[in-house]
Amino acid sequence: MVRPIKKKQIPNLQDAIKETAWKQIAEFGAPALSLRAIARELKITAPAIYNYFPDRDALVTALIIDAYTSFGDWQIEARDSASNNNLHKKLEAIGLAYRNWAHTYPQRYQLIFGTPIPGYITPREEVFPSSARSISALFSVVEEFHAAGKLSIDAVPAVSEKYKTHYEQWRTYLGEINPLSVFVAMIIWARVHGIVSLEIQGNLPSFGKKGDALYLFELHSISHQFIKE
Amino acid sequence: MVRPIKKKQIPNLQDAIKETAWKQIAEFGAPALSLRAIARELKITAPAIYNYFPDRDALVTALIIDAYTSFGDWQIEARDSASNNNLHKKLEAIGLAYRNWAHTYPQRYQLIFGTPIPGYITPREEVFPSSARSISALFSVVEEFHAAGKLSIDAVPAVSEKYKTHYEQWRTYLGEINPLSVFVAMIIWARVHGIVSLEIQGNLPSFGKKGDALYLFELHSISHQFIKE
DNA sequence: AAAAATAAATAAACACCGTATATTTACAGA
DNA sequence: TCTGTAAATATACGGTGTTTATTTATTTTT
Repeated sequence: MVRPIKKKQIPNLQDAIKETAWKQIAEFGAPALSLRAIARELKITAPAIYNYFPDRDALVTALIIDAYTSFGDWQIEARDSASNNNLHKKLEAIGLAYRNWAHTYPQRYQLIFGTPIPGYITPREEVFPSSARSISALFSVVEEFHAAGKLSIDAVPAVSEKYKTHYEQWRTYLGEINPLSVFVAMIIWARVHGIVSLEIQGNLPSFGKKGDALYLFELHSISHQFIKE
Repeated sequence: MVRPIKKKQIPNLQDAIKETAWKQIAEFGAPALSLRAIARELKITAPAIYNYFPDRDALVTALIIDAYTSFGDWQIEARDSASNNNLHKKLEAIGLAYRNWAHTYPQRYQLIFGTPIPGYITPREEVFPSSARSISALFSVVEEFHAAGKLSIDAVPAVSEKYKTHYEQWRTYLGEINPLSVFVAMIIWARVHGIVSLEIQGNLPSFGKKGDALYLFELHSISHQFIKE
């Protein structure tokens, strides 16, 4: 069984393809992603890419996973940079990091939460680990609030079967989480996502001096509504 | 100046093109929109479409305006179907109509709030009238609450210059609106949009028996936070 | 060292796409 | 009937993702 290891004209061509893809996405937007354009820039032929990604969608999936990983890094770093004693600070840091990441990498945000690639359908299972990791920071902080008995709500609407599947998936990646925490975390996520996605899309004008007054108002609303004290 | 009126093989070809486009969007998704496929189905040649739409983007814009109009119809009908004496019912009806419309026409929702067409950039000014009309129902009800002295919040963060432009645009289409009402309406919009967009995208599992428990919770949160009594 | 094996790149082609240009067709008004 | 013009077609160009066959290069085996 002969199996040579490596001999590439460009070392780490797989990474080079992804880097070039990101460069073009940043410059021309995600929908303009083109295998031929990537090949042109790397001075290879388009079919050569197929040695590293079975098709265009596989490349997009790899990019999405990278984007989730970058997003998760920001989230986790935000959580861990705030003092362990101050859960409110952690929650706020996570909320701000969410918006900051989106405004720093709008194309990556669109790649994850928009549907900018024609015909592409996200393979949920493949993306799930990086996706789950990215929201684990929020989940863990809410769970800490819950463990400390500081969540203000105590009733969760009856969950549907469809939801239970998601919940079980999350548990395998995020560990034990109380359904109540999940419910609260999902609401927080949805609120934060609502503003940011409207902003990124251009439907919502920047608000307030620093353009984030509405967002800060919502972060405060979240704390006030869901957390005691 | 000779200017004949009409002689088309297909009467109302312009409308037929749009109808076929919607049919294909519903079946294969918005990103799969193809002028040639539309022409094929209508048994005309692709360039014939250019007699009715200068390019593909113009067709997409027309579709988006139609989607906004349909969306606005639902919103306005929801507002007007509730008793004039009951503002809370009106607000709830608008909120439910928002989600119902999105779940009835997920492709139209994505066409408006996603970026599913490669390379397409929404011409805001052109779309604005239908867009403004679609949120006018929410704005008017919030303004009625405000006029009745029933808004719970009374401070609006200082608005940025960028926002003022939007605000002036809105005023020309929606009439006199108090900045406070605008602020509250935008928060409501963002919250509702946050959940629905995550649902439509598949990021959020259906929640509760009828799959809308989380949504109903948020509608209740909105009333509770922003409206007196 | 020569030969065999195999991975990686290329070359060429296919079926799409949006769109521009030139041409034909069909009909309204003079 | 002739003419002007709008609408449709025919054709072509450059772009796309992808498949197939072929060449190139390197590694392992003989």
